[in-house]
Amino acid sequence: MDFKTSFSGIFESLMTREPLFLSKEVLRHSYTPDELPHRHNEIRQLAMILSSVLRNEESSNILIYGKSGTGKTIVSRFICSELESTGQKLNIPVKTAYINCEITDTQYRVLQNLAETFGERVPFTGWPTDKVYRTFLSSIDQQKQCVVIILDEVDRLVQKSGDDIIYNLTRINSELKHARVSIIGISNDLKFKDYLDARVQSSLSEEVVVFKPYDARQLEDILNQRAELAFKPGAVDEYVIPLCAAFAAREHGDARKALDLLRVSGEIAERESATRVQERHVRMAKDRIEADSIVEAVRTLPTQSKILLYAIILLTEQKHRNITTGDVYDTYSRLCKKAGLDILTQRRVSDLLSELDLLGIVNSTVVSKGRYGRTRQIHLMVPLVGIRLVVEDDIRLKGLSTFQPAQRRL
DNA sequence: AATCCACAGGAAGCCCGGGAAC
DNA sequence: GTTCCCGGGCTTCCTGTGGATT
Repeated sequence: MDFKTSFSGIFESLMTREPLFLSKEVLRHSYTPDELPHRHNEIRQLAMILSSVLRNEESSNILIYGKSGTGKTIVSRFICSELESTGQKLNIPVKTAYINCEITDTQYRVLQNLAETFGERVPFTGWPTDKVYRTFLSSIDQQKQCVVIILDEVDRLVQKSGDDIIYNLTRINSELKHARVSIIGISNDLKFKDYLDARVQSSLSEEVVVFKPYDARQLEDILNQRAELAFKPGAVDEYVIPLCAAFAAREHGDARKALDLLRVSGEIAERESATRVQERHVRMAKDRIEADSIVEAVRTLPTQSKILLYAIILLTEQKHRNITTGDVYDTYSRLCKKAGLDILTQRRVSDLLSELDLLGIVNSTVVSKGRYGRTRQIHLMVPLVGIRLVVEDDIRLKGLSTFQPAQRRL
């Protein structure tokens, strides 16, 4: 067979290849389906609490608990948009503001964000916090209206900036003449309440709604519902969805993971020009999602953390067992010198190490070696070779690949 | 039992860039 | 321009500690 016959019409074959997807959008996190399976009770519960808003009464503040991917965000947004539209019909102005506290994680920025949602212009820094608060307050108080504020991942906010902001927001009603404010706090952390001041605790959690993780069967229902819209009929093998559901159920019933898994499986199958999505595609997808998230986490690390990680990689390559903070700091400082970068203090490096730990890139446990002190033992938790390349790819670290760490101190 | 290592990790405060107001 | 505020990265200084060694 010559070249021409084997490749002629290659584009035609690619173009005529049947796509498996009808709409990939349906499988994304941002997509809100018309129907939220297995969350009817929670929706009813929230609706009951918030319905007082439509009777022009003050509504209780709500605290929502549940692990990631249990539908907290999607349900709250759904219920709020329902509330807004019903309010419109009844001629009762209802406004909702959604804030993701993982991104907006200081008191100033929460207030700034809120003020902007209500059409005020507030610089992202510069004003005294009090002024931003006043701006927001007068902005919503211009007319009689109900304002529902969703604070998603509120535990992050409290962890980082304390509970002042929540305290202020829960008390805001006493300063308002016309408008009313209710707060919905969403938290992944079940112990979150313990970090709050007692007064804040009681006012924020007047009502508590708990979202239980989905089990494998429920995840299957969710996936089936979406797959029907996302894929062509018959494009998905019988066992694909149960397998995605099973994998995700193992990770505390995370529906987002399940959807990702299904979407990536489909993408892999499509790229392979397979006629249907099969079980093996799911397994490949699982591996790929895991690998991608690690690479992404490492790639977006700040330079100092990359050098630090590089030090750990080098020490691991030299098969040092029981790498300690001291070893890492030693190698790290010499790497910095070679790369011409500032050397941070050990205290700071210790914090960066904790961050790497939090990201799951390394695992560190504090051990006591008796007379020889207390330190962390650090293990790399990611595949050495692949990650080394990702770190070396950082332009500022070029030229460090020939670096030899010192022999182990005794 | 006392000592003491090698850090962990909290607290406070510095410095910087970004921005507003005067 | 000066003076104020905010947030984030960082340093300085500090107290705390599990257990092998003395």
